[in-house]
Amino acid sequence: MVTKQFSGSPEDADLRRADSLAREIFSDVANKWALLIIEAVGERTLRFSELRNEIEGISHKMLTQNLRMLERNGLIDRSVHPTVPPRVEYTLTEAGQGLRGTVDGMCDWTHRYLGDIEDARRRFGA
Amino acid sequence: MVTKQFSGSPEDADLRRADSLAREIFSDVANKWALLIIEAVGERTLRFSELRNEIEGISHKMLTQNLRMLERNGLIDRSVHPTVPPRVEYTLTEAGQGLRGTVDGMCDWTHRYLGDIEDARRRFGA
DNA sequence: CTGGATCCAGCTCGATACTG
DNA sequence: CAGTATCGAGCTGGATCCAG
Repeated sequence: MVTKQFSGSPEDADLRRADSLAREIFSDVANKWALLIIEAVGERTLRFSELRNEIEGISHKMLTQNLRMLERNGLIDRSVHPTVPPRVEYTLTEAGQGLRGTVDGMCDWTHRYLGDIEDARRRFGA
Repeated sequence: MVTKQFSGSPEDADLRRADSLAREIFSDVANKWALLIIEAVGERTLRFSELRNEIEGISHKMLTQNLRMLERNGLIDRSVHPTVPPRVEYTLTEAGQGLRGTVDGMCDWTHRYLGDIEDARRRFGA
């Protein structure tokens, strides 16, 4: 994924910076809840409570936490309607849509190899 | 990603089973170290110690733990050469190669949107 | 309705030591 | 070299309460 060796030369400084940023983003994004949120939003516009219902097993805390993280990284847009009660809607940004493509790929993969994986587990158990 | 509502009918029983298995696999695989391992192996054949060097920051424990998990799910093959000292080699299975495609996609995505993400973070900070 | 903050039980992970 | 086991500090995440 990344270059691992740098010289000490000054022109490598920004390479190192970009590299560590890439790692950081990868670590943020490569986690179950973040990916499930991306997948759940898809091309829709969803409210906080809708997301909560959509994503089985996610807690209030994990949802807000990951939404903040995704917003901070510019993967989702958050729009607040100053009504009462408040209405907050989430959509994917262009970057978010880009990631969604690969998450969809992961979901497809999961279902395509479900049988193989079941078999592998049986063999492993033995 | 998954169906969320089932009737109580018996023919839904295996749907529920497949569904919960899919979730479980997704949770196993959608984590930083597992994905970095898949990416690191690629189409090569690597030894334990090579993987350890290849993947920056992974501990001995996390590597073995994730390798076992990936082996159990049939994503990697583990071949032991009964020499002394022992030589153990890891390669991706077909299922593993399939997943690697999507992981590559994630890495590409990371680099493509690096700039956007940096900008988003600056805006978010303000 | 959304979401921030706090508490704390339980799990994660790194370090270390030990085996074949 | 590869792998297992153990221990403990520290983080995670669920529950709960409060606020706008």
